[in-house]
Amino acid sequence: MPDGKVATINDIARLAGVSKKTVSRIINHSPLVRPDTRDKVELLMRELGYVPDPMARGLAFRRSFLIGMVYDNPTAQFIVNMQYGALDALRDSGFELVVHPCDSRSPGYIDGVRRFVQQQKLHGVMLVPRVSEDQALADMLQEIGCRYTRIAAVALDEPSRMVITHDRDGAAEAADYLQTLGHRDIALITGPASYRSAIERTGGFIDALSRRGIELPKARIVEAGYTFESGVAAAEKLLGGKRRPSAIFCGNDEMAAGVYRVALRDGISIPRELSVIGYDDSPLASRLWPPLTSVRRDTRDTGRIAAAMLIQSAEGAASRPAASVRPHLVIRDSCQPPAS
Amino acid sequence: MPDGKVATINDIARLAGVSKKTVSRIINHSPLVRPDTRDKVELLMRELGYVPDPMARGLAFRRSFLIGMVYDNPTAQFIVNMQYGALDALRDSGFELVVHPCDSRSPGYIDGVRRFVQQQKLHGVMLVPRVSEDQALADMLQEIGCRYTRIAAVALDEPSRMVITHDRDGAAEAADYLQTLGHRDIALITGPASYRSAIERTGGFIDALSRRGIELPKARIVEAGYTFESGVAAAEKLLGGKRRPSAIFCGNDEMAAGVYRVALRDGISIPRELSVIGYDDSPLASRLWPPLTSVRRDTRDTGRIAAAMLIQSAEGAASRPAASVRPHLVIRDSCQPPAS
DNA sequence: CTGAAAGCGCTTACAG
DNA sequence: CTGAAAGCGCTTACAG
Repeated sequence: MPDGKVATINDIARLAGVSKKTVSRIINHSPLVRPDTRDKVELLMRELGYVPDPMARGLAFRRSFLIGMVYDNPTAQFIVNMQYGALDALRDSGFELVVHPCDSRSPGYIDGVRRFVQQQKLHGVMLVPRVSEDQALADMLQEIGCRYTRIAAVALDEPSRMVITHDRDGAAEAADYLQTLGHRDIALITGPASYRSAIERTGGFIDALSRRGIELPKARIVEAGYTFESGVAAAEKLLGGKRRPSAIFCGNDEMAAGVYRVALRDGISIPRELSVIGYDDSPLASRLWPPLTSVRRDTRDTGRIAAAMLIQSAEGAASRPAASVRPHLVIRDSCQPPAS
Repeated sequence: MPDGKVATINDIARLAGVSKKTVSRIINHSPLVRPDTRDKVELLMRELGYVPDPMARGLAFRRSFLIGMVYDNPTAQFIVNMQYGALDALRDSGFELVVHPCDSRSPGYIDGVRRFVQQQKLHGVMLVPRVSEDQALADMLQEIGCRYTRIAAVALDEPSRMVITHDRDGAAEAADYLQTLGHRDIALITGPASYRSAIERTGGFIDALSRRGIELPKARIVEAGYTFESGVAAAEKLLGGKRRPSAIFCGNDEMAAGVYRVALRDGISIPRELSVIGYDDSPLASRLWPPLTSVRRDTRDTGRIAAAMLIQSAEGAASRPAASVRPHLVIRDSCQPPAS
């Protein structure tokens, strides 16, 4: 284009000698265009560096080219990885990622998401734990006709909308590993029972131990808040008694760091006197000493899949099966067989 | 509005008995509206829950209501805090935040940002360290007429575009503190000299010590990469010799965690035998044991200011002085007077 | 397979 | 202080 001006659909149509409707068909990948017409126009678009204006398209479509990511308050690393993953899927798609953190305990938060979605006419939203677990949120989105994907430990919705992280399996792998090492007196620090991830990790861990003949007594299970501080408090409870467990599985790495803190302070050697496993495989896991064995979840991949589902053509999307991301145990140096 | 339909400017104009141009003037806060007309229309807008369509406005304005955040690869917590801050400023403004991580070492990254800005017709972009330090990026934005703000340790651009974090002062405060505690043999682990923040922190630390009569020998200064691993390597160099420094100041917390790792492994007690200070006051600082004394920077506030500058009315904006965010030392338990 | 007309919901430029 | 006309850059609905 001459001077700083950027090409529009009218320029392309005029220079190609076709109507703008034909150019529009090509932009939207309509099959109703003769191949040679398509080639001619596409060549011209490349030459002029033409890219359709998302606002003009959005206005006509009554829907923007924005994907929203809605989340409450997971760890920073989790959010960032999820964002990277979503951006992996959106790259060169013409879609952009708009972030929307919120406080799911505040009463007006669902209305806040509704305004966000409606005012921006979002193309779709990714629901990240734990807002992904809120059925009222999903119902609202359904009601206003906004497409969404939910990332959660189990299927909470139609398969085509789910990315399932199978936390149960990750926790079970941790249980199997501890049992294999020979641990029998094992403890568990769980996340809040209001989190589905906590329920699944807890259930998966307990069931897997049970399958291997180990029953976890109630006293060996402490509910905490997924935070470092709550991990410290839980560890004090578990390690303060006269008979200490030989291993602790924590619902996330933050709480495992709390266990480390107490162990270090009280002179309990990890892993010699106490084995510890976390969940998330966050950067923290390798900053701790000894490096923490932890269940890794591929958050970036999870985000990529959730975003990709949103921008895929709608055809057959409704019947698509749920997507899955599998956790797996990353073994480092925080576990060993119990002292005999 | 009847059924699910949402009100438009035409509905408001018709129901208020004015032209849509008058409604438009009210939306855009034009003073050229009679107060009673304004009141009448604004009441109606509230009643109908009318919000102007950002895509329609954007199309007419030839500029979207999106603010871009461009960053390379700082820590997750830094990115997330910056995002929270930006969203603080954008809340209820009608603007949304679009994130754009990139790799400043890849050759095409400036073109990538250009496409991002031009295709979305961004209203403005926030440049976060270290891409904020790249003059070629800023030049490109200037050339295409995109407004931007740069967050950096020192003024790199016109004041109206700068949020200055004064890293020099934060490092100086760390130096003063160590000197006051009585340390004389002090070491420094710096970030990469290609980062302005590293240069400023290093310079600020050295100069402040010098002002207090302590000269840092070359051997006590080790350049590292702002990463945990590089911090480990630097600490090994500094702590491996036969005369150890009594205190180490690290250019960020990640590297300080590396020092902790080496100290723990080699049986060097912090703070009894070695005092350590970090920079960032990240969550890691309080996860470490003993809790790390660190220079705090209010990243959320920084992000808030940088975003606010972008959406402020353009009037007088060009002559606005640079914004400043001040670091300060947060004292925890990782320092004490040197063993005599 | 292709196109002319109307419209998406706003603003600009002009007139009064 | 207010408004009618034209336009931003696309798509939809209809016609052929």
